[in-house]
Amino acid sequence: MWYSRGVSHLDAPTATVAPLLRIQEVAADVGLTTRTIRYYEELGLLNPAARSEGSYRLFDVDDLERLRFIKGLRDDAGFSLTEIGQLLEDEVARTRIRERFRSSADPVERRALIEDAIGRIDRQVGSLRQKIGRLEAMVSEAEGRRVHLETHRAEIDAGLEPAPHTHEPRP
Amino acid sequence: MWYSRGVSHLDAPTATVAPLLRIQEVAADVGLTTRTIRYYEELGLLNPAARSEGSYRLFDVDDLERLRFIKGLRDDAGFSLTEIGQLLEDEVARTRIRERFRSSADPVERRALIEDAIGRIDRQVGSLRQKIGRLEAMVSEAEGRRVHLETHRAEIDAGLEPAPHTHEPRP
DNA sequence: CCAAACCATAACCTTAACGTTAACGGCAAG
DNA sequence: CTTGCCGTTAACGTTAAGGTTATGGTTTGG
Repeated sequence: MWYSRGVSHLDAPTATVAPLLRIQEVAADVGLTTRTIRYYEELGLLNPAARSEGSYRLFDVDDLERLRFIKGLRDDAGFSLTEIGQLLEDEVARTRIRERFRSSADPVERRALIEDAIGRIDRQVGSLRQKIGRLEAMVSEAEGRRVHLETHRAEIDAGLEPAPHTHEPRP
Repeated sequence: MWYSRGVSHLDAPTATVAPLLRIQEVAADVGLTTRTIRYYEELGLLNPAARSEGSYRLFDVDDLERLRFIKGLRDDAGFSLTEIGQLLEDEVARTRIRERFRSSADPVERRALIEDAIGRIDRQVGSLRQKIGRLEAMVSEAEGRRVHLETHRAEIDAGLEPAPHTHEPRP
């Protein structure tokens, strides 16, 4: 259980309220700049959980998760922010679904919501796997070249050991 | 008269001379625009095999291979052109090595060149595998969520018992 | 020889993804 | 209250990765 991570200082008494972070703490925590976070909001990749009295952005745990997700897609997978937007539509919908899920008592509906969420995850995974597949193709192509070179090396070694200092006649 | 990369006299006895392509054919073949190809040259990602009398760029088979390699890295792997430049330095060296290799008769030197080439390939593969690893981490994280949802679904399917599940631990 | 198609360089334009700066408000401490 | 830091919006700057002319040479079929 890891939900009290990050915020420790100014908000002890009101216990049940989820800790809302301001943009700098979020930036430091997630590893993005404040500008980047605002930019992502501008692009519609997220909308912060709330605004303070003075219209400060306030982020909750889901926001952090979403930002990490975006960063992962951007850095690790090399997706464009537009592509990420596609994947996030699924992610956003998933979050909304989760809320509906909590407020629903009908097992049939709950089951349908879960079914939907699984579908969205599967699409994300499919997209990632596709990328992995292309990378693996490149790896195996490179390894093919490697094998070729190893063969060459073996040939040379075979001719090298018996007569190291003689000129090699063509095979 | 055009200057060109060395066509090795050791290559093939009665060689059908490799056809040198002009930029448009290359572009159509590889799937890039002429502008992009010139831009890559400008960045130092390749230098065409030769120039014609009227200074037309002329590309050989190695150039095409390189361009496909670049495109693969860019599209499939999402590397930046700068990162690709790093990987290509190895690739460039490999090509140069191959030329020296052809014009060398000394088995010891040939062996060393092959050894070197293998090392370069291994670094490329390492870089790709690193990326694959990060993508796979994302996949398995997503699949973890999937499993969680499946568990929920199974609980629902196992009867309409409203056990008060207060909060989802790991969305 | 000549026109059509191709190529070269150079310069400027565009889009994505931010960085930077300006001008201003909120708020806790001294 | 004012100092200092954090926040806001708005606007302009920058870099990467090309697209788009403009101007002029090259190649090649007729």
